[in-house]
Formats: sequence, structure tokens, C-alpha cells
Amino acid sequence: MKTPSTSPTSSTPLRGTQPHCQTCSLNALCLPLSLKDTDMERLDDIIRRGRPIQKGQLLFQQGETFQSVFAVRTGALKTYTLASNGEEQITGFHLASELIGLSGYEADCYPLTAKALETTTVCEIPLPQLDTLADELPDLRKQLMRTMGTEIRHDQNMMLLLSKKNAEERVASFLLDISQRYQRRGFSASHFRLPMSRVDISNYLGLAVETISRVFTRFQNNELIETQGKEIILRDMDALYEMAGLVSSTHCEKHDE
Amino acid sequence: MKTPSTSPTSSTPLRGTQPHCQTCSLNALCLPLSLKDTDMERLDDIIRRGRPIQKGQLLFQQGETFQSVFAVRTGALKTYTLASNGEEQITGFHLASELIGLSGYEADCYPLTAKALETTTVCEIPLPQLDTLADELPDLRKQLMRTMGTEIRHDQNMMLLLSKKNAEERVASFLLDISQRYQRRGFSASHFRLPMSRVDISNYLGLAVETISRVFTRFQNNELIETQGKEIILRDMDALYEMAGLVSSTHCEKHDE
DNA sequence: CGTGGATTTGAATCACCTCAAAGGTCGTGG
DNA sequence: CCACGACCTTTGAGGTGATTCAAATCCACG
Repeated sequence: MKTPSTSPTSSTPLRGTQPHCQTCSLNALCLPLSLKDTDMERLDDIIRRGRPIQKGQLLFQQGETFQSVFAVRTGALKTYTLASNGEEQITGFHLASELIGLSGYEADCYPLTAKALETTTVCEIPLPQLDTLADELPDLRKQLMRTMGTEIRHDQNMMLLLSKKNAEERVASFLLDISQRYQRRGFSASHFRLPMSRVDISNYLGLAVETISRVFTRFQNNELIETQGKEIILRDMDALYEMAGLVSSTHCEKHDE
Repeated sequence: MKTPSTSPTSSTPLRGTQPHCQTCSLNALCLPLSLKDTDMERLDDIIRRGRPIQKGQLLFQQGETFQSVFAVRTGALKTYTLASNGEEQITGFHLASELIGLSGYEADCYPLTAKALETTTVCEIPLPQLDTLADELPDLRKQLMRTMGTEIRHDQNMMLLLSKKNAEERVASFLLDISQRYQRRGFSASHFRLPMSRVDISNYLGLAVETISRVFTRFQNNELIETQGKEIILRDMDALYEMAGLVSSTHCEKHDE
């Protein structure tokens, strides 16, 4: 019983059954979003469901031939790029319903590595079939491009974070980002389990592990959060939003000034 | 005569004529890439060519309704996002033939602002028509997705740069990136004119202006580069590649180890 | 030729990093 | 069930690369 019942990862839709997009509880968040039933069936036909991959295992590796994109069904992964000196930079964490691998679209091989943070199941979508289907189903094509657009905006927000924010602002932004993503999935926005280690967080945020730890402690002393290992409770989300520099949504608001 | 003949920006294809994709010298780099002649004509039909925008003018602004994507015909622009505290983070510089605005695809308004770094002409592609055409021309759809994939990989490289590289490595990476992009366009890889100010470079690289200036002088003292205002000559590209941590191409190589 | 902005240079400061070590946690096997 | 070891997390002390502040110099442009 390592994960308490509050943990989002403990809820695994479709475990043990042969899953289909039509019956998947994530289809309103995932690629089938906005697809008609008949279209969803065609997408469903090309999707391959593999056995779970264990914590620490790779889904694909930087440099391998680009063959498929993946949707996370349960669990969580991190994706990272390798610098030539061997250092890794985590570019994203991926929770259930999120799509991985589209960034390799143009290239013939994956530009990054995907590693499971815990036991994870994914839906594999082979590129050739997806490509064909994208030409035949306008809704799917739009959804793919929307996904890529979202990824670009995420990465550009990270550039701003890495370039302009201090340690506390980075951690606050990170916690709220995770919070929002869990909320979208119907979980608590304030009480959840971080699937990644402190080291992963520090790498992602461009800080030293020790700094993450110190900021967490400081946030606890100021009663902004409570932590117990990977479990975390956001106690003062307003203050965190303030600190993160996110009044509500950072982009796409009418500017009036 | 502010720009010498070596300057890439001094060569303006199609100036003064009513331009078309079919005759544009950039069509092998731009969106029409890999389009059949008949398809290119259909794309050409929906493209609007406006009057030049002057240095400092905005092409579009964060928060405005998302209506069009743009291809740079001549000149250069920067795109940047605004943090809630008003600070701007430059997310990219855009030279001739490059596409701007696709990152807004999902959203209903532009997630960033585009400002001209010099007098610039663009081709405007209204979204509704582009969207329709993308459903009808598989090659165009693929090209759009390739462009977005390239953008994602660029941004993820920037994340690595901002998170892991020191000032010298950042500047070296930046100079080589610009160099490669000019080279693709048929200009010198070692002798070119930087269209952006030092302030813009510093913002983009997540450093203070003073740091950029100091690194430039250090590079000059070590005979890696020569600078004369915005003109720059790369004297020792091997050393710069070494320093940037780019042996050749950073991603997408077979890893053997 | 003068003005305002951009660039360069210098000196002092600081936020975060590195190094070092103590505590915790988790999985494993006796 | 408990002990062990490996790894992760936390805390402390000291160092540093880049920043900030200040000022001189250069440059484009009217």
C-alpha cells in the first residue's frame, strides 16, 4: 500500500480488460477528443496496447528510429534530451492521457528519451497509420496540431521560467502546473502525489537538488505547502499563484493597457 | 549603405515585383517545400502579401485573436512572451523563409508577440483557408507538422541551453545556430550580420547584456570571432562547436555505446 | 554636430551551486 | 518481522559565475 487512495495514479481505468478508445475514461482528454464515433473506431483499430513498462524502463530512446507516438494510459513518464557531454535535460513529465513522441515528427529518429517514472501502460500509435488517418480525418489532424501547439506553448513557458524566474518562482510554477493537470483529470488540485523524484524536479527546473529541498522546506515553514515524501498538499494556492507569476492563465488574454 | 553586400538581409528576392510562391527563391525552404506545382498554386492563392513593416513594429501581439500564420519573406523578427510582471522572454528569432505563429494553433489568440528587428516583409496565410487546404493537401499537412516538430525540438534545445549551459556555451551555441541558418539560405556560414541587438541576444539566452558583451570581447581576445557592431566573423568555428557542445547534430544520431 | 540609445568596462554583491555529511525511506533477504 | 544496504532527501558551510549598479565610450541618425 505505498500509494494512498488519494493518489491519482492509483486509479487505473480499464485495468484487466481489453481496452478501447470508445470505453476509455480518458478519451475526453486524449487524442480521440472531438472525434466522431466512427472516426474513433478507426483510430482505435490502429492503436496497439502493450504490456506495462516498469519504473526506470525506457519507452523509446533518443536516436532510435521514429516509429510511433504514445498516449499514456496509466502511470507517468519523463522525457529528456541528452547533451553531448552526457548531461540530461528533462523536457517534460507526462501523465495519463498525454501524448508523447510527436516532437520527433519531422525527424527520422526520436529526439529525446522517454523513461517510466512508475509502472506505466501506454497506447502505441504507429506513425504510418496515424499519418494516413490524419489525412482522412480532419478532426484528428486538427487535434494533432493542437497537441503540438500546446507542446510548443509549454516549452516556451519553460524558456521563460528557466530564463527569468528564481528558485521559489520556479517551484511554485511547477507545483501549480502539476496541480492543474491533475485537476483536469478529476483529481484534487491541492492534494496529490508527485510521481517524480526531487532529482527529476531539480533537473527539470534547472536547479540543484539541494535548492529544491530548501525551497520545499521554506514553503512548509511559510505554510504554503505540506510534504510527506512524494505526497504533497498545497495549503495556500493563492500565494503560490502570486509567487509563480500566474494571475490566472499566462497567455491568451486580452491585454488592456 | 548601412548593410554591406555580405549581409544576408541585403538580398531581397522579388523586391518590387508581385511575388508568387512559384517564383519565390525561398520556396525550397518555406512552406511550399515538397508541394506539387498545382498544390503550390492553391497555397499561393490564399497568401496575402502586405506592405513592409518597419523596425520595431508589431506583426501581431500576444492576446490578439489568432487569425493568420506568417512566413518571413525578407528581414527578421523576434517573437517573445510576456510574463505577468511585464518582463519579456524572447522565444525565437525568425529569418527569411521561416514560419511564425503556428504555436497559437490551438488557442484562439496569439500566445506571443512578433516584432520586426528591421524592415521586414511577410506572406500572410489566413488560418481558415490554411486549415481547409491542410485537409486537402496531405503534403502541406505534413509540412506544417514538420514545422511544428522542428519548433518543438528547437525549444527543447533552448531548455537544455538555459538550464545546463554557462554563458560562453550559450553564446557559442547561439552564434552557430544563426550561422547554420544563414548557410541553409546560401549565405556565408562565417561572416554575417546579426539582425538583433545585444539586449535581444541577452534576453534570448537568459543572461545580462553585460555578460554578452564580456563574452564577445573574451571570444575576440581568444581569436574565436571578430565583431564590428552587428557584423560578425566566426574565425574558429571548430572551437565554437566544441564549446557549444555540438559535435555535429545534437539530436537524432544512432547512439552506440 | 549634438543627442539618445546601445555597447563596453569595472567593481561589488548575491542567488544558487558545490561539497560534505547526516537522516530517511524503501525493497530485499534472512 | 526485522536488519541491511542502496538510494533519496535534507541540512549546513563555503565558493563562484553571473548579476547589479555605475560610468565611460561608441554609434546611428536627425
